[in-house]
Amino acid sequence: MNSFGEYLRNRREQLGLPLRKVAAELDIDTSILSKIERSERVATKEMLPTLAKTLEIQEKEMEIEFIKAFILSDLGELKFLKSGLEETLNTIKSRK
Amino acid sequence: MNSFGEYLRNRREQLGLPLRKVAAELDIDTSILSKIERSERVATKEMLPTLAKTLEIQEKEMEIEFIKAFILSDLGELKFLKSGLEETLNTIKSRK
DNA sequence: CGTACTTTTGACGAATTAGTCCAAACAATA
DNA sequence: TATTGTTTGGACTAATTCGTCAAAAGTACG
Repeated sequence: MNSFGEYLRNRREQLGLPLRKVAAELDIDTSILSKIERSERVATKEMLPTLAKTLEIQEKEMEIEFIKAFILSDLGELKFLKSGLEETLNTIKSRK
Repeated sequence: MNSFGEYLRNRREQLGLPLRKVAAELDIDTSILSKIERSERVATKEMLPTLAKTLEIQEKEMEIEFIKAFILSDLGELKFLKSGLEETLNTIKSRK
């Protein structure tokens, strides 16, 4: 199970960026970003645009990864998650 | 936008149950349930089985309502929520 | 090895959130 | 309107989460 933190770390290391740089862009302490990458803390959705820019990832892909991790970590053990997601999609679509 | 709290309240009133009864089943204070129904507090997923039983709703339907409310309230404003949910569904399906 | 840089750890206080308790407000009805 | 039961609000405490900071640990390289 890949976490959002691992995803961030992989990409950051691909680019050879230090935590310090990315954390500065996010305006948070280096230690917090370190913890986020190791899943000791959670990223907020407000961080996504900056993360996308800094790590040179499409905002869409970044959001998708975030959403996946968020849902699976909070709701992953529910019995009817699949149905719940399908229903949520229906709701979204029908009120576009 | 219907909240999970409204959903619970509607059903409870349909059955003519007082907060006191349902709260007792959940082993929480009446005032907390009142707040949950008015969206001042949030229900936890641990409450779902008891809520389903007490309010005589299929656990599946209860979970689905919970999931919808949870996702929409936390992630509702994201630009690519739809894609995120689709991707999450794919992930779930592919590792069944 | 020594130096400089990066990352991790943990102590600490601040802020947020959850729960208890009880009194006040509200509702229904005799 | 009195009485009884229901619901809400707010004060208070407890628990959880969040961020800062600095020291320790790890890494690379002269």
